[in-house]
Amino acid sequence: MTTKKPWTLKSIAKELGVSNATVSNAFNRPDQLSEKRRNEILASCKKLGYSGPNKAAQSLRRGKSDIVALVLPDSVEYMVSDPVASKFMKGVSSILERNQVNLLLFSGQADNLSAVSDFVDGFICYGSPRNTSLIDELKNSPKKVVTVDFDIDRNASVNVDNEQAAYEIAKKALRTSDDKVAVLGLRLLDTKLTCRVYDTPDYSLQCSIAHKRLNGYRRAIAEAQICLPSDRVWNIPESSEKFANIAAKEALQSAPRPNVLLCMSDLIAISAIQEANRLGLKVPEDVRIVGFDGIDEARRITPRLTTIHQNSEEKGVKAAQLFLDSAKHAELIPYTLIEGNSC
Amino acid sequence: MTTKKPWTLKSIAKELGVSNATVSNAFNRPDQLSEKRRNEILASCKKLGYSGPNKAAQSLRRGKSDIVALVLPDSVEYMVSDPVASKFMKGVSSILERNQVNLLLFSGQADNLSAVSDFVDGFICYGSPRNTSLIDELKNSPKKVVTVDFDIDRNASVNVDNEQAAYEIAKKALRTSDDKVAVLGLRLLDTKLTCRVYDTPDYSLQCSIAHKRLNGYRRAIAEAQICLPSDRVWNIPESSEKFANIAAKEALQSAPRPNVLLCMSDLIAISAIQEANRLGLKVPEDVRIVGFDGIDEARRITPRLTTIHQNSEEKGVKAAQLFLDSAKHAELIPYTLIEGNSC
DNA sequence: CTGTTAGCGCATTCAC
DNA sequence: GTGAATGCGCTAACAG
Repeated sequence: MTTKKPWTLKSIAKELGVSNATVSNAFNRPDQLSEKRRNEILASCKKLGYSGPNKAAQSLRRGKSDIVALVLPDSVEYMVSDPVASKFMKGVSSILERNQVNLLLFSGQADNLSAVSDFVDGFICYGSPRNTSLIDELKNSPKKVVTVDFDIDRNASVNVDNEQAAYEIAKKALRTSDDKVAVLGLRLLDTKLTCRVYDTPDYSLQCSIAHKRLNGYRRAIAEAQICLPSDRVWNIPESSEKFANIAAKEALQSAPRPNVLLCMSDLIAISAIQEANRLGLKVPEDVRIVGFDGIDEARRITPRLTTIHQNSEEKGVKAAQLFLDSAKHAELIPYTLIEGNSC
Repeated sequence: MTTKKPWTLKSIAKELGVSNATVSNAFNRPDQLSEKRRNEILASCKKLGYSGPNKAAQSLRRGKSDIVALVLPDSVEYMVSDPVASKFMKGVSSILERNQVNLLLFSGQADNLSAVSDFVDGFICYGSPRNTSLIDELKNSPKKVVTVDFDIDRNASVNVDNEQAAYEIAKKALRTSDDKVAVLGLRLLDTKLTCRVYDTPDYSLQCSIAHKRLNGYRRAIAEAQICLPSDRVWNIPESSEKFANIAAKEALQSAPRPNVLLCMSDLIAISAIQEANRLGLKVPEDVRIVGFDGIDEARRITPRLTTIHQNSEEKGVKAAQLFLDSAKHAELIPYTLIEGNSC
């Protein structure tokens, strides 16, 4: 093997004794030269180990990189192991890969988009980023933007009707006006703590999906003529056993003990079921528990979880399609009520 | 809002009435100008909406982008929802994010690396990519490369002793020489089919982790003076319920019925437990089942799975550190035997 | 501290 | 088909 400093368009053109414009055309514009000539050049390049024009330079010149940034609501570290976000990424990447577009994961906690914005063709933003100043950057970005689970003026978006879905699952869980209800909420407050929400208003999150779900629950609860005291709503900072266990235990040990637990994620609901078992409570006899999301594990657990399947993968597919189509409209994705036997 | 065509270093310098070198220095080399001057310039830039030098141009010039490509063994679509790969990505991204380095996901099925290689500072390659020609590209790449779960000459790598781990878990599962063993293997063959392996040699995969695990199983089986007939090893093409159910059912319905199932992933083992239950078999009384990987769900299921925890997150952390340190050596990560009650 | 210059590797235009 | 020229936006080196 010879030690080769990488070929450039110019150096390879000289080596082949042709114009650099011709090499460029051979790779980029087949119609600008004869089939035969093109194949000769391409073959020679391959033989010499020149794999085509430098993509970074190409992107600088053309203003297009075939890379899209997926802006996650939280750190990549956290999001990548969240089953719901994973399904979303699965959907996104299935479409992108098919179109030879690459995916860059970007943290919603980053200071600003500038670290990557010059490298990518645009952004798919999955949920409102924790660092809200990113939202303004997205609003002002000259690049393509698709938002998911929230909206930015005049941009393409994909949403699910969280309020209505929450209403339906709550409706399913509630039976009589004697039911004692507790809500295990996900990210109702902007804190890393597991705690009760009370009436704490958190205006910055008012339109978050968590609050939409809470509104849905409240509507069903009101219709059932049940009262939801303000000390019966918990905030869980992230969808994981660790935090959910604490809230579930607190809720199940409070008096009067709730017999209905409305959980804002399946992972929370699964933790709650386990906590109930540890406390000697039977699900659904002693306490009915419903989830939200419809992750795979919800089908595998005993009892099977009653939940809302929100089809995250389809959301990802749609978001990627809107992106590639440079669409500007909003899409609504349907959800499904999954009847398990946890309620 | 005024419609602004994006500022460039040059245009902003002219606007501010200073040299473009000064603007560049203000952003990149604080020592080249007074604190005061620097702050003035930075403030003016911010006010005018110039967020700093274009990163794409910067990277072209400097040959550094602060982006690293994570080359996955299979399609991004598949890998992103695999719990083991997810943990690995979690580890990688935790380190990268801390160092302001961004992560690009790249498919092991892609034709070549050239779509991204000019954009990134190097590659972390998680497992041997399905398209093996990528391995040659990695070998010849002038960029940094860290491999995980396999090796490339003279490059940094992170590995787990799969053979020994498999030996230990098998040892745990086997009791007497009367035990009837079956192996539910993951990707022992290069096919998309669930089928028995028999003696089919697949030389290209001979050194894959699946075969290392199989060797470990075999060693324990031999030591226990048990025979493993060639029709008792199954190939499962990917770690999912869908394929695992088929193999588990086939294995559990074969005669003589196995009373020990050695599964090469936890997802396979979990599927096997469920299949056993469906067939009216008790775990571990009628059939002992062990997994591999140590995913979270393995702790949540009933019975708790006995498995090898291979600490994928730590693998990711190490891989990212080796990458950032431009290391050239190989690391071995320890594993842990998790005692559940499925065996 | 400033201004200038020469590339980084390429695509595009234009005359030939 | 060619070759030269221009610029994408920036950095680094150097003289002032």
